[in-house]
Amino acid sequence: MKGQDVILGVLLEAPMSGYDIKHYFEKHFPDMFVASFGTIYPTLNRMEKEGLIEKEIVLQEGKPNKNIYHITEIGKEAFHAYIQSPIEPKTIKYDFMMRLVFGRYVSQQQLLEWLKQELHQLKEDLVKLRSQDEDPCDCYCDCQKLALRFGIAIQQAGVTELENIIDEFENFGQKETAF
Amino acid sequence: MKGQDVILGVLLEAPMSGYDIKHYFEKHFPDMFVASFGTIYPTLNRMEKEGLIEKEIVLQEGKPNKNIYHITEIGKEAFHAYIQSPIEPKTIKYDFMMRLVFGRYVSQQQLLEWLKQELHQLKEDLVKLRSQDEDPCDCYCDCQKLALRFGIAIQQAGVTELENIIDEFENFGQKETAF
DNA sequence: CTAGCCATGTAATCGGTTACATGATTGG
DNA sequence: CCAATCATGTAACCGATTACATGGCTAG
Repeated sequence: MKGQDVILGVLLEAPMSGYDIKHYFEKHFPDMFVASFGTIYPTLNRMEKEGLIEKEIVLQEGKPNKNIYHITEIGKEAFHAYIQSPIEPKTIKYDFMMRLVFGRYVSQQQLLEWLKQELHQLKEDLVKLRSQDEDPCDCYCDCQKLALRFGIAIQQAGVTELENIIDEFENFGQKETAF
Repeated sequence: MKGQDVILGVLLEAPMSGYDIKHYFEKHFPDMFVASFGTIYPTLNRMEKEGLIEKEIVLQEGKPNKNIYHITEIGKEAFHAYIQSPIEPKTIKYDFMMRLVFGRYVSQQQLLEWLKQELHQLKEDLVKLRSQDEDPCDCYCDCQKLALRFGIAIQQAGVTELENIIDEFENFGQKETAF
């Protein structure tokens, strides 16, 4: 699964600009895929050259012009190839968890700070997912609801466990650690 | 958090070869960081040139020689710089969840297969984490136990939710989908 | 006998990030 | 007035992956 595949997937739903695509990503699958403009624009340009998508320039008043991209037949075939390919194993880079593993090299204060910081982040993400889940505007298909539900379950578990950990931390052990 | 940081972290614990490092990664933090030999060996060579680590060649009988790497003072400083830097946001690439989102473009059979496949994978990972948790051989520090506990909680939530989803899937809805 | 483990490495490539550049409009 | 939003792009770089090459030992 690379940028191209996800872009094709969202363009299959509706024609969009690079700017729109990024916001779509952030709103609909923040916990599955991340892409910056630096990825999206060059990818779109390459895809256009390869004939996977077509550009339509939309002039706007008071705003910069938009490049709205439409998926082509070739693009649909490429998406199809992706969706039929074997699922790639998930890859995670979870710095917070790594810090926990190396936690003995920092102070208890630092560790507690990290825990609270991560809890805050997880809660924030959870709120986003939940609000998305309840939003009737976006008419998600059943599958998207499934994805959302799965994501929420995982996120919720993380929040709960972190809360427990922080609780124990504040009530018990203040053992020494050193670098 | 890049390969180098994690390598330094494990070398701080014990001198190791590239081969060992990979296995250490897989055993101790499968759900936090992934690295292939193609990443590890070039990284180790670069790190040696930069003086972060030192190579000790260990001759073995009946097996190829090992390059055991030791962390240097410069390496320790580099690790320290990492551990003091702000925590990087986690990045995930979760193809399975993406497939769920695009689930409407495949058959119900395909979707169900994907769900079962992922459940199988999650369960397998969970067993690994649990066995690691119970293993008294590895004397983990409290922090590592925390990381493990956190990982297990998340993994467990995923398994439970997937089981529910599959259950509903098999008992209800067989609506039509098309590409 | 053959598959798998042990063990290391390199060259080519890829996918993505960072930092920069541009520039108008709107809201506080 | 400043920050944010809208909107696109490029050049340099980086970290990592893939595919290949080597080769002996061990267990089924």
